[in-house]
Amino acid sequence: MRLVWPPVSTADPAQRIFMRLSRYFLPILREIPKEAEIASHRLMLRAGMIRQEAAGIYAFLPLGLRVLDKVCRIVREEQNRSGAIELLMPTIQSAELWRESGRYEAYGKEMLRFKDRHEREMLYGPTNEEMITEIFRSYVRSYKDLPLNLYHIQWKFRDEVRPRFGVMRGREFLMKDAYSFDLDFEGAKHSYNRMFVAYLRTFARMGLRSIPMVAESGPIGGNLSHEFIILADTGESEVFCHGDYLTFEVPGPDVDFDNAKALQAIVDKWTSLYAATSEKHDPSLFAKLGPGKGLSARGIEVGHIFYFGTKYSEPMKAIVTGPDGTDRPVHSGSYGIGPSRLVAAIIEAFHDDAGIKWPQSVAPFGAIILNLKQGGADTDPACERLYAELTAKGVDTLYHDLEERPGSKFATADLIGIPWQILVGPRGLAEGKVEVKRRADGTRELMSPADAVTRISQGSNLLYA
RNA sequence: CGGAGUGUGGCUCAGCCUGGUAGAGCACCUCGUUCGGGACGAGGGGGUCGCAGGUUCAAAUCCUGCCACUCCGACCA
Repeated sequence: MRLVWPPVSTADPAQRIFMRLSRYFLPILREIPKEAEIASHRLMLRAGMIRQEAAGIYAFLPLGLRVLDKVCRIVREEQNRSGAIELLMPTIQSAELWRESGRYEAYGKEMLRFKDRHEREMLYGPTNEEMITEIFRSYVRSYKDLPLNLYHIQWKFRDEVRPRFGVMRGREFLMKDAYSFDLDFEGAKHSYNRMFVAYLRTFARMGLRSIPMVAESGPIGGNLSHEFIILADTGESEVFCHGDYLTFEVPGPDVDFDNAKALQAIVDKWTSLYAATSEKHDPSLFAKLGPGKGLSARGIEVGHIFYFGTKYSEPMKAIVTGPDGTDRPVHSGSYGIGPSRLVAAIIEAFHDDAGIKWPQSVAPFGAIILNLKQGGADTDPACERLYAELTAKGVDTLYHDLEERPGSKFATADLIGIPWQILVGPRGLAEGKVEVKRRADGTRELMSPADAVTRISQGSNLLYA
């Protein structure tokens, strides 16, 4: 069961037809569903991205899936770049495994437990430390196979007492979880730093400014841990940090993840200033930051990294032989990012009253063509041509070809938040022009269709930055 | 898990208190007029009122039980 699909390139002619709105499945809601309290939940429902199937359990509809795929793609690329290796573990696990670590009893009612037909105790995985440790210990015996960082992107289930805020706080959620294995603390620290830097890059590529904050290690245990918080005015919790974090440079794509010293320098810099969630907040320290330097804002947790040492390797006997010939349990950490939650977090960071304003890199489509006079002798061919040319340039393009009034098309385009809108109407075409509107700032510009293609194809290719 | 609510057409809701055989707006279908910021007119389709009992001549409405969902609090990626 492959649950996350790579994004489909619309450059593939076989896919083109599905990007006409008349053949697509985009169930827009004009009225606001009453249960949705926060902006992202409201907008995801209205934009036809998700459908609630049970409390805290959602189906991703086509538009939502496209965004989720793009988020996962960035996560993957940055995990891979940092040296982590992807695999895929199952959603269902056996209780036996969890008894080994002692967490079967400890985890509580958040874990969904059930029995199969043979009365074997099973569970729907809330996380995978036990399983990855089991896999590791089955194959790895020598320090020569280290370091190792294995990750997967898989659905998890935590039976929250009170799910809310749509996919932001669902019971079923998609999670990237990585698990590192090293011979000693020094190695583990390097692995931790790899993830730390990969996370900075991952969120930055989604247009988000993330700030690492010292975190409680929580039920998973350990003593080296950071939460990655992104700032959004409508964020769930209050956070406090030094304002200079907003000016820190995010490591570029050329960062050398094998250079432990260089990585440590980056991590040191990004942990040098005050940054705390409200639980860890110390007002007296915060007050000492100096005039104008203390930043109090709203934030959303989008990632969490832990070092937990030998917490699982010891009870579960994940042992390797060191260079000196002695056996020892490996040092591990785990590193989570919630892609489904990120989709909502990105919306919290980028929206206005009219709808979503997707950052280029995760937008479900790069551009939308609005035919303001469907069936028009001049507008129809102009739209078809734009559509073909943009698609040929690799821009994911949605063609709004329904028989709707212009006002309705504008509203839909604004709602679903496609970064570039191309307005094709008789008025502009009379002068050989179309209007290009940027959703992010609302700016519009009249230009020839050829210039529009150039402008958009150049401005849309930020995914691989 | 404590507290508070809500279930009526695809969506938002009225009707329930004071029982009498189900409504509005939006959406949908047809026709016409419209057409650069969610048009207008006419006609039409669609609901065993969450489920199960009970009271009654009669239940969306009153009573009991169950289920689902939402909000506040404690808890979490």
